[in-house]
Amino acid sequence: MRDEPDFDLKDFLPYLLNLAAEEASLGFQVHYKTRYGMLRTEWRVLFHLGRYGEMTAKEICDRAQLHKTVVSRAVAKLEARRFLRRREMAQDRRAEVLALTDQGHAAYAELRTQAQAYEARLAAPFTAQEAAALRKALKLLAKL
Amino acid sequence: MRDEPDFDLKDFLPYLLNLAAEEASLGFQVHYKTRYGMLRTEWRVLFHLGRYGEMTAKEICDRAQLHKTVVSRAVAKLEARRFLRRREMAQDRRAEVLALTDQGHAAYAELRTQAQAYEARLAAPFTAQEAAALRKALKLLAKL
DNA sequence: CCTTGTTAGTTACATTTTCAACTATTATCG
DNA sequence: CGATAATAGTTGAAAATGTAACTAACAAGG
Repeated sequence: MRDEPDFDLKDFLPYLLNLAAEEASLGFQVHYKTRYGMLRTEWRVLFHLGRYGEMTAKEICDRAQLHKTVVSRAVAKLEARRFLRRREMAQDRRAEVLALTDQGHAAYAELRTQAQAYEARLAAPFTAQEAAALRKALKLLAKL
Repeated sequence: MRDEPDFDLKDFLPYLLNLAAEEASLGFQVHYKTRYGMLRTEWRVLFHLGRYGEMTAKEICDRAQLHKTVVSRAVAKLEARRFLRRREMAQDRRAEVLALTDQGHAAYAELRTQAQAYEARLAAPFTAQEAAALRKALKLLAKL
């Protein structure tokens, strides 16, 4: 049985995307993990609240493409570490508005700064046009 | 405390890469998961052996950027399903050469065909130049 | 109102992944 | 040679993730 030669794993997009994503995640992980003991899902929640302001867990789920159980646990952990507070909504007592505490804002500010620096490092090998094209392609693939 | 406005999560490369990678993985997962009950790590091992021929677990670790425990478990599962055989190396009795069985080759051939079809679907929205640029950028980011 | 259906969020359980420790074998160097 | 280090691979426990079932509150139609 002869295997077709014209298929290289190294050009297979899902594979390449995974490798690139893992490598990129790893480099940034250092900051939120070693400094704050956070998980990827936790900083995503933190970033959403820090960048886009108060919102409910449901809104985070929709915007961040995270499952509600993930968000539920991330919120619980961030709350335990005093990075956010919950406020019950008067109109709908099922939902809670989540808001960063001062400590949460401080952590966000620090991580955002490092994120920007890391982003710059990642984008350094590309021209502005190349980086823009890359982001556009990734957004398309991510169905954003 | 005013948050800097010039940072958008939606343009942060690690975030975009993760979303795109998850989306791309999900679409292909259907094939190896529903048809063969495989995990992502298992088809990676299968693909490496199918595409590049016999090799040891160590070589797969290095080439596929997978941890040895992951490979060890994937190999055990693929062996249990008769997709591969182990052969002890005479020169070094610690290592084992892994080779696909006929069944393994058949599974590889089918999955490879579907991978090619899926790849074509993913690349469809791009011109040949765009797709090439994307792959090149991803390889750079993945440090390949 | 009151049954039925939907939604926000949590909890429990199974599956995966990760990390550290372990065995067996080979390599190195005094 | 013989002790020590390094390497291939496995195993067990802990952490994380995904799936499904659950609670509590709201919505809507009879």
